[in-house]
Amino acid sequence: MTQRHDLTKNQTLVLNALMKTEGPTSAYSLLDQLREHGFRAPLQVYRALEKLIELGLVHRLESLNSFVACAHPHDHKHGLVAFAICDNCGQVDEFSDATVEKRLKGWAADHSFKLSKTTIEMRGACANCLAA
Amino acid sequence: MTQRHDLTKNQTLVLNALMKTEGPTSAYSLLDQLREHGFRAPLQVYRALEKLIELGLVHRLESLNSFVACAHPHDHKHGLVAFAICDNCGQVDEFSDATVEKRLKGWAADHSFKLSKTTIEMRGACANCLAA
DNA sequence: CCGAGCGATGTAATGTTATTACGATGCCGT
DNA sequence: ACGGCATCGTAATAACATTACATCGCTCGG
Repeated sequence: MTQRHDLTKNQTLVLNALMKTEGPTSAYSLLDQLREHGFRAPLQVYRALEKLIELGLVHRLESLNSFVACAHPHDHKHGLVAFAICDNCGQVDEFSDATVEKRLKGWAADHSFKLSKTTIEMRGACANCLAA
Repeated sequence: MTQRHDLTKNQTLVLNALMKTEGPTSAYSLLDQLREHGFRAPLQVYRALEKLIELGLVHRLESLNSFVACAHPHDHKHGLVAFAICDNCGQVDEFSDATVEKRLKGWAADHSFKLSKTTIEMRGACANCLAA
């Protein structure tokens, strides 16, 4: 169960399901997995996800409409996060790049754009899949 | 009508609707706008969008599930494109950054990741909205 | 103790976005 | 004329997300 202080029962269930799956998971897939734990409606999943994302424990992959557990949940720092998503096997690689972050923040500053959230997602084929 | 050679009637209608709107537009909103021109089903819109995106005339905004006409349709070069999206007024600013592109391509090369598409979207508040 | 306030929860209904399946049409080269 | 191929039309359905409203349980001031 790996209960975490601060997290409610539903949040814990969703987070554990995400960590178990090791890959992008849709809200409805989470719902199905959690039916045996009493989940009945999409909203239960979405509410938990919302909090988890707020806490930085989960990321949303916009280009897939799905979710992954954060790979570095203990870094409170990771300002900007980028993802490399394999279209073949679904594997997701999460990483940060200070230069990219600086450039994008620079653009925002130059244009008086007040940045609230940044999404960077690369789609393609991972090394493993290319080898095969 | 601004007919473009190569484009079919439906593609032209969708592209013109997108250019007229000057802002992100959802597929279903396009469908509604085009009903008077004979559109009946979502697929007509999605099919046209698919081609237009392929041709680089339209971009999809993943974080909004919507679409915009490309700001630089004549540059055949724009390898990587980034967007700044104002959450308040919906304005979208499209730009490119060679450094960011180089860094992301570098990461991909280092990890033997074969890149097919990259999404960069910044959400926040634009200068105009901040001033008001 | 009691009740107001508040966050988390449960449930249903609905709204929005995207795809699958199948058939018909139009155009082009032989 | 005919085959091949891209486009198009239509219906149905799947997948993703939100709104609305009622309830529960806890804490804090009175």
